[in-house]
Amino acid sequence: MAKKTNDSQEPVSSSSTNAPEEASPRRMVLRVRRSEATKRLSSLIRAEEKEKRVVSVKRSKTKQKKKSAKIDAKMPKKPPTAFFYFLEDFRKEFQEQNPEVKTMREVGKACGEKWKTLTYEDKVKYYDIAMEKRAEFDKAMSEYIKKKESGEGDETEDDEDYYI
DNA sequence: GACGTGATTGTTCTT
DNA sequence: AAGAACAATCACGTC
Repeated sequence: MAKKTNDSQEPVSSSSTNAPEEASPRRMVLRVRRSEATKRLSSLIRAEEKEKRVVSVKRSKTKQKKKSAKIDAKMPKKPPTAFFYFLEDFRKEFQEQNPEVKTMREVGKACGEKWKTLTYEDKVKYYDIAMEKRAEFDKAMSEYIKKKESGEGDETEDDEDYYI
C-alpha cells in the first residue's frame, strides 16, 4: 500500500511503459507446459464429454449439469481456477461478516467485485496455486489417457494400489 | 427426500 | 480470434 498513486493495476495487457520486472511473474502465471500427448488426449476426452452433453442437452441456461463422471469416474476434472480458490477463502470471511447471507449467489457477486479490487500481487498468489493444480491435472490426464488406451476394458477396481 | 438452479471469474478447448 | 463450456459451493425451489 505504499504506492497508491498508480491505480492502474491491470494484470493483462498494459503498455510496455511499466517496468518489465513486474510483468515477469505475470507471464509465468499462465505458462503451463503441456505435452503434445496431453493435448491430443484432450481431444479424445472432449469427444467423450461432448457425447455425454448431447444426451443431456440442458446447458441452455445452466451448463453445469451432469458433465462428466458417468463415463469415467476416474477422469480428472477441471481444477478450480484462481478465482475459485479466492472464493473459498472469501466465502468463509464473508459468512462471518454476513451470516445472514448464506446463498452463494450473494457471495459470488461480492467475491467477484472484491476480486476486481484485488491487486495483482494478491491475485498472483491464487494464480500460483491454480497453476500448480493445473500442472497436476495435466499429469493426471496423461496417466488417465495412458491407462485408458492401455486397458480400458480392464477395470480392476478391486486392487487399487495408490501410492501417494 | 433428492436434484437442479443460480452467480461469480478463470482456464481450456472448439471452430 | 472469438466464443462456448465447465470448474466449486450452498440455500432454495420444485416434484
